[in-house]
Amino acid sequence: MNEHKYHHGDLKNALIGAGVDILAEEGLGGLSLRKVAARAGVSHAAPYAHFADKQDLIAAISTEGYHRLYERIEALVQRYQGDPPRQLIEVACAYVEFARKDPAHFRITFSGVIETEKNYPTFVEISQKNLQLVTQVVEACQSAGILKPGPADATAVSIWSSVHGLASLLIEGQISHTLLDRMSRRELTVFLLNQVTLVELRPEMFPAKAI
Amino acid sequence: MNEHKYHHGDLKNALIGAGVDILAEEGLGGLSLRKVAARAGVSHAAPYAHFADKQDLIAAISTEGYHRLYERIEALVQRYQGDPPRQLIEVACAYVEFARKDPAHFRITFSGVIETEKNYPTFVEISQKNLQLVTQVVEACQSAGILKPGPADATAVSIWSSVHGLASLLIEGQISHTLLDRMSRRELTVFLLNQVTLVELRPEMFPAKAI
DNA sequence: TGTACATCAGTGAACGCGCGTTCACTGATGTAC
DNA sequence: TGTACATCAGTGAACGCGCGTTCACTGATGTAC
Repeated sequence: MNEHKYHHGDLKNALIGAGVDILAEEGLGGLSLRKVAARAGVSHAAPYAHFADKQDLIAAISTEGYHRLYERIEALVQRYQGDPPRQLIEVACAYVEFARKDPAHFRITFSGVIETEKNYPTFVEISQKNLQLVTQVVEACQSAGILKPGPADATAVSIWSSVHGLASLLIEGQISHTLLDRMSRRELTVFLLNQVTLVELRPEMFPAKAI
Repeated sequence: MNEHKYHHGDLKNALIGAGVDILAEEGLGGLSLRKVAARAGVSHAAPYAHFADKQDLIAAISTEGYHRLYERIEALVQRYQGDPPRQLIEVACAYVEFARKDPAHFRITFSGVIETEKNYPTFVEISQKNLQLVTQVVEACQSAGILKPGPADATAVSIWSSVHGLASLLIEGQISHTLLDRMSRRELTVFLLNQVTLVELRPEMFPAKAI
């Protein structure tokens, strides 16, 4: 509706969205401030009214990635409240699916492009919230006896590492096709968790519509 | 000795080495054909006598990364022949250490910059050799009863994912300092494996000189 | 309700830069005779 | 052993490009009176 207005109204978020789109279409290499501005329908100097520099925009895009991930994961944790193994599996699958659907966004979110020099408090905040959520699921799994007892933070990092590694190797094309032809991503994810935990498999964990 | 010769003698490998050095010092963003040529002491057009284009050089650098990793891992597998849990732990620690020592080289090796379009047979070859080695260790661990029975290829991918994920999260600065202050990288790696497997910890797995 | 003015988001020209790649060339090497 | 010549690795000038960032500006908005 406000297509041709001089003042955009919500350019900051539009720029972040444009950045996400470009990442999806062209990958990390295609992400430039000028392209982001063009896609948001704005001159190439306009972003400087909202972001200090390119790194600032990238930080916002990364933070947005973490937010999207958090929302999906949080919903699943709610949905399977009281069923810790199911929570674990669904969260892991959502993580892998997020990476698959938008590999470049996933990569930039976890690329540590951030961290260096400047502080991005909103990024740190959402990353901590994510880890807290995983830790919460891990603790529930420990109580349910499907994860070895032990410090929850280190256990959460272990589980996170395993799933993060699988997601990464999948999107980087490092998993052999002979294996991928035999097992779906969901099956691989569950297999991994089954290796890591003492999860007992139940049929409802494998919906007819495999991912 | 052949510093100022017109013909370099082994420029191809010198360029790969220069690329590795630049990655170590400046990271992925600093890697350009012109800088690589300059560091090898050669004009910026010289690389084209040895590489078709930039991507070709990057593929060679990635392949070199995989080779270095393979050499270290292979030596450890030899050294701890007959002691599968130790093999597993040392290989995992070497993997994590490789990532820590040269994060940019590790990243580019597993970044899937390759794969797209062109075929790089030597890269595929070394990556398969690596996976075979891991699979071999995994099978030994299964026979020794410290890994659940199951298809060796999927199990190898699970273990690889776990360790790869830990290495990635560590170099991207995603692991909280409160955890890192409490546990060394080796302890974290062993903790992860202990979560994933049924490894029993033995004191010699923690050398005095912690990594 | 109408006008003056401060604020600020967005414009468009301009900057300097490093990049990948090409091209005609030249210097060194090794081989045939 | 000496010379002619083909081969090929490396040179340096040149190309066009997209980039991040700056700057003086302008158009729209909202507020004070």
